[in-house]
Amino acid sequence: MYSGGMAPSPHGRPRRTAFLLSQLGSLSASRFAERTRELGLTPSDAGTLRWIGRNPGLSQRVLADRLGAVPSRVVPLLDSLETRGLVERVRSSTDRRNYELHLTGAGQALLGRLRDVAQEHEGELLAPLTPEESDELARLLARLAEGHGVDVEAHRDTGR
Amino acid sequence: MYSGGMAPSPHGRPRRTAFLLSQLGSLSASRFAERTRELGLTPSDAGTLRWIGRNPGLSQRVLADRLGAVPSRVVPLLDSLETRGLVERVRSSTDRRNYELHLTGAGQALLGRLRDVAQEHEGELLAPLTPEESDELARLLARLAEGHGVDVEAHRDTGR
DNA sequence: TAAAATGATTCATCTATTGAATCATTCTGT
DNA sequence: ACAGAATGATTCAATAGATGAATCATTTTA
Repeated sequence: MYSGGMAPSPHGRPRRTAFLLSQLGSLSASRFAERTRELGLTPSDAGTLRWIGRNPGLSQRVLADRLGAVPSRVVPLLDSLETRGLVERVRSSTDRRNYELHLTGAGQALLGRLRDVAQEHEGELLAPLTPEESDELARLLARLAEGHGVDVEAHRDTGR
Repeated sequence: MYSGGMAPSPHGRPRRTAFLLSQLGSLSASRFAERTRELGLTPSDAGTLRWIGRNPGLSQRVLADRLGAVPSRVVPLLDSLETRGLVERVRSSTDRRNYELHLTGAGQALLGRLRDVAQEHEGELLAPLTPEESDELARLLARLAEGHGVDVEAHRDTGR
């Protein structure tokens, strides 16, 4: 007898949508990593640039929260970006414990290219679907994300 | 002017379906990892049990290919499973270089529980969707997987 | 003003993974 | 049949990545 779990699909075979989602998510992440590598960025670099670009002046503590990382993790991350002249750490004048993070001009330029690359990546990934199917997929995934409390804006690192 | 990449959605905002897919894939993988941990298994353990269960007698070399791992990686993996009495390595009589991998009785029993757990996981993940939406999502993801040459049967490890 | 809390940093540790080198066995070509 | 190449499994050292505890400066609380 069949014990517990979800009902199998109408065709009798158990569904493996969760597995497919993992696989495709992993595929999407690694393809994106290839793209960012061509810009000299790791996915973490890319997520960091995006967050700072969208929220100039945020602190490392807040950035760590947003990235789902531990504060000690963002230190070498920002060190690297700062060395490359993409990010600036400026001491907050109101609370000299924390930094206010900003993109340099080069950082903003690179973020622009990063956005283009992200759109290309999206196009490539969804190429097997018709535009209508892509829309439907976007809708379903958004619903899933909402249902599970996934922050759609959070560029949490998804591994490689 | 807008340079390159995919057209934004009809609503003007750029689509971020690829990101959502990464995030949800990561969510699915880590939730599944929680479930398998309750069975005392890592996701790699689980994938290994599944492969051996489906293809009894396969060699470590082939298993490594299927898992997308390097041969030296599967050695400690199998050591662990063998120590726990879930898997057996028996020397092939036709080619004494390689082992034929089999599940023990305990391994088969655990694989059964693993399948139940996977179905529960699936149900939990798709809970925010109606059955019709789940079907549609399964269809779209399968199409995507096919379009990108993702082996639907390959339990390639998707990180944590 | 003393003590607790906070942001950033350092550092030692841990885990996972990888590639090269090794060993036994089998295959290939002569 | 034999020498050498190839193959499966294993060991081991090196690498990379992330993590948590301890530290320092600064700010907040009482």
